[in-house]
Amino acid sequence: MEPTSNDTVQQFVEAWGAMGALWGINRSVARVHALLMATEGHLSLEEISERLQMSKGNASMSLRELRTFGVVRQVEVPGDRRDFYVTEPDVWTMFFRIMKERKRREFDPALDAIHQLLEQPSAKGEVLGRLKQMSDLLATVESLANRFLKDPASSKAALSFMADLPFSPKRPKK
Amino acid sequence: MEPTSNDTVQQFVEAWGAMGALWGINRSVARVHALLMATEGHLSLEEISERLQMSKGNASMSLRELRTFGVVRQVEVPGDRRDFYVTEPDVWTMFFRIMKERKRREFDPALDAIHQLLEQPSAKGEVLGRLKQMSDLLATVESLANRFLKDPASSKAALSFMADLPFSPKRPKK
DNA sequence: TCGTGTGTTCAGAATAGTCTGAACGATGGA
DNA sequence: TCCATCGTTCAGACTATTCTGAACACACGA
Repeated sequence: MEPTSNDTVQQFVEAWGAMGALWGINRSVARVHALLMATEGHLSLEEISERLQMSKGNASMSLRELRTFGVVRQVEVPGDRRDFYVTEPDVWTMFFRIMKERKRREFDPALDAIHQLLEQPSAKGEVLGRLKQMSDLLATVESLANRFLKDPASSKAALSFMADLPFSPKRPKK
Repeated sequence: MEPTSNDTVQQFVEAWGAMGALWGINRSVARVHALLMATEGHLSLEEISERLQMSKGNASMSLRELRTFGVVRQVEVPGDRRDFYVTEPDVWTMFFRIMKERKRREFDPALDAIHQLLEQPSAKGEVLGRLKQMSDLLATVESLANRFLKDPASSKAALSFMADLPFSPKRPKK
């Protein structure tokens, strides 16, 4: 089978790179990820750095980030000193792993800060009401996140199911 | 009723400011929003600028952003030339409005770019499979977003319901 | 042991994002 | 009309983030 055209790969790399901001990962990291996704086999650090026109240093750091997310892993080739990289093949799994890591890094600390604040007894009146509401909201988001991020396979099914329900689950009131 | 202590307001402003990054809104915008949330009545541009130690220019731009999100509105006071501002009082409504605007600004264009790419017939093999999966994933996210962002009131109920379901909806396979 | 090929680190350069403050336009009172 | 007050804009200052490339560490074969 002939390979995917370089041009398409190129475009995909840039599109995914731009989209990275949405998921909260930076452009270089997203571009490396895209290149690996668009590649059948494995790639070496040097090859990645060349194809994406970025320094080896940057490529190395980006790969480390991707391994931390758990969406890229290293493969050994016997008799070759270089490290090679492949992407996790399941897109949903990738998606959940990235979300999980982001939640840990960003959401959880922010949630702590707000909670701590809510324990102080100084808020009054309407302001207190808003803080309570916000605490509820954050608790709900947190609970949903924990539930869905726990198990990608069944979450995927649940989400797809919800997305495909016929419109709409509720008539407007009255 | 005595007012919420200034110290708590201060802390809340900073906590919310830091949290802004999570929702994709910048620090100044989030700080202005926080101050309005922590304030019973309305505030003038000048007062906001003073209390938050930021330039009137920045405060003005931040308020414009918040009005675009639909989470802050202007109130007129008869006989006063100044504009005053209040926040939308319902936290969930705020949350959905911000998400909706962000989706429009960031997700939709990215989605378009990927879709356009998928129409090109050049992708092959495993790579094609991944692109298909990704398209599915994005379509699901899009569909869920449309559904939930459409109607804050019932979505709030639905999300709270899901969050409170007893653990866990599914036994691990086998 | 030395030389070569490899990956990593990090100081500083480059870039991107944010904020200020002066200039300006608009409004209304005198 | 003129003046005072208020909100907005945006060029440029400032700050934060990202990226490069040189230095280094390590492993292997000769």
